[in-house]
Amino acid sequence: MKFELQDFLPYLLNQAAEQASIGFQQIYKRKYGMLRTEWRVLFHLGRYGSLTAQEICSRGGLHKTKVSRAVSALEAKRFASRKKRDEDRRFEDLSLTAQGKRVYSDLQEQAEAFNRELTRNLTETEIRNLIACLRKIGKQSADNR
Amino acid sequence: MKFELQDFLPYLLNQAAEQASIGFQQIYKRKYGMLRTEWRVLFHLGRYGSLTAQEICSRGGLHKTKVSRAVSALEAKRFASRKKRDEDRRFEDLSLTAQGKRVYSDLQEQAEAFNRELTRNLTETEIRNLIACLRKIGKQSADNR
DNA sequence: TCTTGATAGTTACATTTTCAACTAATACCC
DNA sequence: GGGTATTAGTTGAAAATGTAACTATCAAGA
Repeated sequence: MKFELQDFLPYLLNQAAEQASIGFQQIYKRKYGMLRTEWRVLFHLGRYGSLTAQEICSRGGLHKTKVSRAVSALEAKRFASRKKRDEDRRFEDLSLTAQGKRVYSDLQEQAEAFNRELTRNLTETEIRNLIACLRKIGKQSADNR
Repeated sequence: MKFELQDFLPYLLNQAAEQASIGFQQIYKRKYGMLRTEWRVLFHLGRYGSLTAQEICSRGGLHKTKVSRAVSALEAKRFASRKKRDEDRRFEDLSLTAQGKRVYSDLQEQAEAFNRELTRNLTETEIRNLIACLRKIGKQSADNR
């Protein structure tokens, strides 16, 4: 059997991810001038409440420099704030400001709508299987991020 | 139902794609010093023979500046060569050199192995469904790339 | 207490990517 | 033919990312 680029998973995944990301990027970029990493961090904070940068890194599979810069950017936009922990001043607890929460709430709705749109042509079963597969593949091998 | 980042497709796709790309990147980067876009272009040429930059753009969903630079890099490595078309000198037909073909053949085998590894935990049915879904999602809306 | 080593996060610098403007070649149409 | 619009591909500057070295804080043991 001849090798088909169209069956090569890293390629397909990349295409699909690109397509999906670009679509949603329009929304948070145009509306709030945010970058992808900023959006990701905002979503983590919106969904899970207060987190440290480190926790966002491991949960989101993001490198710490990316998170560091995203947090600074979110802080500059007054969407997030940080507070050093008293017990261990290396940690910073990050959380959304009132404004940040409003942005999260808005984007979260848009995300759901976008997600529905993206899966419009797929059946329930297909979607469940897709998600399960993506989770398996996306599991990070324990590395430094 | 509460919104779950873990069910949000752009997020999942990105995680999975990242994971898959990073893994395969090790191979072509370490062995041939190639970047992701270079590898993609090389694979298109290896798989489909002679193509113009424009064709690679539309087939691969890549921006023309990326392709332009990747082609230059592949040319510098003597993996690819170009030839302006006589009928219309705006077009350049790109193809692999003998060395480029050897590299393709090597990487293509590695890609197949990597692909198998990536789907190790998935059944045949799951894989088929996954691929079908990714293709649907990845279809580019007709834009400039 | 002092040294060594870890960990959270930042910063500087190099590499890549993106965006927009550009050249060159052709097509269209008066 | 001559002007205008398109298309293929390139280039330069700005933005984003990755890598590695850095600071600051704490832990643990001599």
